[in-house]
Order: sequence, then structure tokens, then C-alpha cells
Amino acid sequence: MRFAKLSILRLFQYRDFIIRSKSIGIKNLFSDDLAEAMGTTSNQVRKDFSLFGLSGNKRAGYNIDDLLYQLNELLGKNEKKKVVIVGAGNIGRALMKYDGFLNEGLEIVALFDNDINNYNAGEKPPILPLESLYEYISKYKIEIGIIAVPYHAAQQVLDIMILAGIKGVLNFAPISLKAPKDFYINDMNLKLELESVAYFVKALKREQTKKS
Amino acid sequence: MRFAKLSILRLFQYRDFIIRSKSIGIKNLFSDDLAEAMGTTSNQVRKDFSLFGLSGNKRAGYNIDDLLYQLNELLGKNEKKKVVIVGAGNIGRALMKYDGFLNEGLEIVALFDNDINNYNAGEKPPILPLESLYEYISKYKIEIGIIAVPYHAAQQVLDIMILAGIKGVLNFAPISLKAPKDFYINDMNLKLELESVAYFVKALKREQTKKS
DNA sequence: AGCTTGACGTGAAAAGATTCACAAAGATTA
DNA sequence: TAATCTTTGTGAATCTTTTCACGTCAAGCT
Repeated sequence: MRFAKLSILRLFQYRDFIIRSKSIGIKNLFSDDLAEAMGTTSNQVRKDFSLFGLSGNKRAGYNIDDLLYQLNELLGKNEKKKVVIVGAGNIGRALMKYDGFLNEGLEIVALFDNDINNYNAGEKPPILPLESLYEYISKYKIEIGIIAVPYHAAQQVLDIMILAGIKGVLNFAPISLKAPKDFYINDMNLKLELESVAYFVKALKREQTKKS
Repeated sequence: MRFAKLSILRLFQYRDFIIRSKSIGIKNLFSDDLAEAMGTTSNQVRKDFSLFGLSGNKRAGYNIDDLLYQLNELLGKNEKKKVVIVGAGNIGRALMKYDGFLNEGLEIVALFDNDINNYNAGEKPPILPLESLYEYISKYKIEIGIIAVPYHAAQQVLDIMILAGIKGVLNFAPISLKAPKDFYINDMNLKLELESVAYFVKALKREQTKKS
């Protein structure tokens, strides 16, 4: 199944909501509940589940433990994934300390930077010299990376990562990176995303004045 | 034209690349050059342009100044957009200092936080108490916001923003927010994005072992 | 000037994602 | 136990995005 990519992303979000619901004692959920929480429709929820064979109970909705089990089965869980960040600037450091990653099997194990002033081998995730990136990745068999360097350095960093054995990255550099087809890149272009907010706000305004 | 949303996002990216190309003295571009730089195809580039009436020259590609002019016309430029950030945690502060926003008409004018220890009215973008959010937005007619608070506070913050006159936000809280239909929300769920990298890496690996 | 070449522009087709609508099925009630 | 009611599960329809294929036109050459 090479498609339904957007469905998969939603499954991760359903899971988060389910975990939160469970933690406050909820025992079962209807597709309507999930839809309401996620800002989508119950049709979409059920379709997403249907695509991946997740099933509930025809009258009583979804048993929360059941559903969570099925989702974990599908999305993977309990597999601590080690992640390295390259770039100890604002973004890199913020991600290093970002609480959101803490649970859920994601662990930032090290940062790398080329500025000697940033090195700090003693910190919780250590900040190490960029020269040691290749060795570190190979040694600890890291597969996931985050690129948080300026755009002109990004491709270079990625090339090292690929060579060293990384299989996918979250890329914050505002540039399209080249990688083999069996490598996964998820681009996060913050400026673009903010610009697009401004654009669509203006577009909405235009539409409204037209209507009135 | 209510769709072609993805095309619009790409137009912003084309523009960035064009600006970079121009700055190193390039005078014209072919759709192939743009495609190559953006990791897409020349067909897609031309289709995107076609949808918005951007045109070039049948044999010589696109004159870079021409194209940039047309894009600026379409996407808006020279209109400084003021942006407020709510939440002076790791993400909020990183975005405050993020170079990427600097040019291009985006200006972070203030941060807001509810922790008194974070206040700092003297800093470059000042960090102000959350209580003054409503007043600030109304007073300076801010239309764009960034939400960088924990998920349980996000809806509350958004409600204030909406009331005060904000029209669109970039939301880093990992939760689906409720807003009127004429309000634009762009969700950035960092944990989700990183998790999905891990997932697709695993999926690619599965596919490969299957093939061999 | 006419011919050739190569890149644009765009309908049409294909792929992918969402919405619709309804049959099927389990829980509850009488 | 049978009828009812509510929610699931999913094909089909619709909508959106991407890809394809090719006619058109400008530049450069002879």
C-alpha cells in the first residue's frame, strides 16, 4: 500500500487523542467522538480505519483498549527510536528540549554542530562536533535524523547522514534535498508555513469583501 | 478558485529559489531548472504556473525578473505582516529568533507568556504578560499569530486571539483547534511529523526486504 | 525568409483523497 | 425472541492533485 499517506498521519493523531481519553478514564469511543476531537468527520474516521482494517463494534463504537492495541500494532510502538539532530541553533536546541518528543518512543540522543562554542559533551543530549557525526551514526546505528542547519549546509549534512546509515530525516532547512528513492524526507519549511498563513488570511478576506 | 492549495504553497517555494538564483546573477530559468531545484517535475512547474496565469517565453524559458514580478503580484509582497507569538517556551523562543522569518515581510513583534519569570519588555521582540494579549492585538491590529503553548492551553489562547481580531494562526500545539470558518489554521505537529518519519522509514524497509 | 528545434501551455487522463449513502450487524428493549 | 435503533464498514461517487501528451510558438540557423 503505497498511498493513503494522509490516512496514516491521521492514525497517529487518533492515537494521541485515544491515549489522552484513556488517561481520563474513558472506556470507549464512537467515530463521532474521534471526528469531533480531530476536526474531521465520522465518515473520514471510519474510512481511515477501514483502509487499515481497524474495526470496532457495530453498536457500541470502539473499545478504547482494543483500538489502541490495533493502532499500536499498525503504527509500531515500544520501539525506542533514537534520533540525532544536526544544528545547534535556535531550532535545533528547541527540538532538543521539546517535551512533545519525550514519550512515544522518540529519543534525541545527540546534537551536532560545527561551532566549537556550542560543544557540550556533558549536557543531557550532548552537543558534539560535526566531524563525529558519521562515526556516531554508524556506531549507534541511528536511523532517524533532524536537519536544523542553514540551507547552504543542509545537502552536505544529509549526504553524510545517508552515507552513515540514516534512513529518514525531518528537514527544517528551507531547501529541497536530494536523496535516494529509498530514503524518506519530511520537509518542514517554517517560513513557508507562516507565509502561507498570511496568504490565506488575505485570500479569505478578499472572498469576504466580495461576498458582502 | 478555491483549490490548488498545494500549487500555491509551491509558488512560494519557487519564489524563494528564484530570489536565490537572481542573487547569484542568473537571468533566466527553465521549468526544468525550477523542477530540479524543487524536487518536482517540469510538468508540475508549468501546470502550477498555468493555473495562475504565470507565463514565460516559448523558447527561452522564464525571464527571472519577469517571473519574480508576476509572483510578487500574485503572492503579495512589500506588505510587512506583523506576527505575535504566544508561548515563550523552547519553540516560541526559537521562532522569535528564527532568521528565516526576517526577510519577506514577516515580523515577530511580540511574545506573550503567562510565566512572570519570562517577562522582558526590553528585549527586541518584548515578552509580555498573557493578560495583555487581547489589548496588544487590538491596538496594533495584528492579524497573524503563532501558538506555541502546551496543548491544554491552546484553545483558550486561540479564543482570545479570535476575539481580538487575529485572522489566522500557525499552531504548534498538538491538538485540533476550533475556530470559525473564516479563520485560517495551519497545524504544525512536530511530534507527529517526526513519528511519521520513523513510520515511513520502517515501511520502506519492509518494502525492501519484501523485494529482495 | 523558411526550416528546425526545443521549451512552453494546457486539455485530458490517471491517481489519490474525501464524501456520500446505505446495507449489515450488535446491543437494547419490550 | 423479535423488533428496534444506532453505529459501523465500505463500495461508489465526487473532488482534488498530479501526470501525460502534444499542439503551439519563439529563437536561431542556413
